[in-house]
Amino acid sequence: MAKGVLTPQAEDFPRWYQEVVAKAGMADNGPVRGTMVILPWGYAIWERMVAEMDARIKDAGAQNAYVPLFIPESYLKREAQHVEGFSPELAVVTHAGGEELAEPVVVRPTSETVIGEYMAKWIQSYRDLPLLLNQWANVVRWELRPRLFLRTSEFLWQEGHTAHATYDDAKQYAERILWDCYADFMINVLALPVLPGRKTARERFPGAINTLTCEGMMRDGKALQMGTSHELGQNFAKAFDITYQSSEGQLAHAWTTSWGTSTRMVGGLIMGHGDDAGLRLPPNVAPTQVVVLLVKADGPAGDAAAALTAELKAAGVRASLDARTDTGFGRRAVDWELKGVPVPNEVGPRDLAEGNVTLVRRDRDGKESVPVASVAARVPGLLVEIQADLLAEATAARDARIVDVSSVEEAAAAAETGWGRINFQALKAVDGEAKLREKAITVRCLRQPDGSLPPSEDDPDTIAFVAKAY
RNA sequence: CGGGUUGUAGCGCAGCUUGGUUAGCGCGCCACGUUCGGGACGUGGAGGCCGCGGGUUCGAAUCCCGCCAACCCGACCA
Repeated sequence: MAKGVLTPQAEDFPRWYQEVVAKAGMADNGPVRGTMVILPWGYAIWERMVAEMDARIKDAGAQNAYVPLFIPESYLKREAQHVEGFSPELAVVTHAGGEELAEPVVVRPTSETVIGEYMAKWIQSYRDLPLLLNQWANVVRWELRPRLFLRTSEFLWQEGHTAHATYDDAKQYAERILWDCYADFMINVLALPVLPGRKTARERFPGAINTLTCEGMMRDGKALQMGTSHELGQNFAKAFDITYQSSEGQLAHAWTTSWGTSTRMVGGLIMGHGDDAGLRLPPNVAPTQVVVLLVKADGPAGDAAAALTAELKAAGVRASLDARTDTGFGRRAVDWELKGVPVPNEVGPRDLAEGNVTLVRRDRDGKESVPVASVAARVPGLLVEIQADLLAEATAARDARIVDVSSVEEAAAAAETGWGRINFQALKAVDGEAKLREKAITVRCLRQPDGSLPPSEDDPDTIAFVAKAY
């Protein structure tokens, strides 16, 4: 491990984070406050996320589509809670084509309203339902305190929008997205042990009747909302007149949902797994799983490294070759370490003389010398091990920071270092949600003791997880 | 909007209290050489309207006035 590359301390965790982002070559601040420039490595990670998430979304039956970046201001105003929730953070375009616009347009903060307008056109009959759409796009929310990846004024995301004939169908679909797309992706691809749960009424998406969330714990104990799935009830259907004729001939409003995950997940990945030497990427999301590091080009080493890279690729491993021997080996090793590639594979003349190469694990100390001929057979299993170990490590870290509490005071204390777990009715009885909020502590999600989703906020057994959040 | 802090090279900083030739340092960058299985070393270079505007002065990075911007802590939030 390189020494003194980064010197993180618990109290300046955000600084450590910024430094990792910069040194790993992931992103820069944009020219406008709160925007960001995503560099190739950061974007490669995002692309991996997109590929994995998109596959899950399609498995859930949704199709990709695209609607406009600009939304007439009047659309936003049709749903009272929605406009109230988003007004403070809208970027509004008042001039275009050299003239003042008759009606200002807003740069979308999210697309429920435009999509609602079009769903109303596209849906006539119950046979048109469910309508399951998704779009990959960028959106703008003029947040007060931006932070690279975690909360930027402009961010990339996917937003799903669906319309259903019944309450039950919409509810089930929102839950399906939460579990089968979001939780599955975050746990099995990102190796982040998020807690899926239900938001309290005060934490809901503006215009939703229920918001489901995946909450991740960062290594400083703070929470990060990594994805949400909303039941919108008939609120948007009524505001945009999304109606259909049932098989009995009755006209009825549809039930809609919306759900999204963003580049924030890249931030969550960094803060969930990063260590003192930079990123640690779980193999399933690593753009490069194995980097074949040519130590020096002496003798047959160069050819061996190239051949090994090809062999790994043929074995289905995302492998790349680093043969830049004009740059010092140490420098390159540290560079890949910062980028978090799970398995650096060192190929040099010394090992090669004995027929070996060295496999390194980024997630923990330890190198193993492996015969060249068996590398391609060894690596896939190693990647599976690393994926599992990172999840296990993050899960243990998460659980170690969750404390059972029974009062507002204890909950506040728990939120200093991690999350508090408290019976929600007990918290409600003393107006605890409002009291905690004064200390910047929020109820991150509600869950049943068995980990399932609470049918409402009122079940006596419902557990609230409280924490500070990014 | 409230509270705190900072603007000097690509990045990170010193210098300012007590004005004074050519504004320094580390990292990074370029050249050459020695190195190079874990950010190596030496020598030599390139790179600055010292945030902006005004003032005081023989002379301002430094003192005075005004402005702007960014960051941190809160309210907001994927």
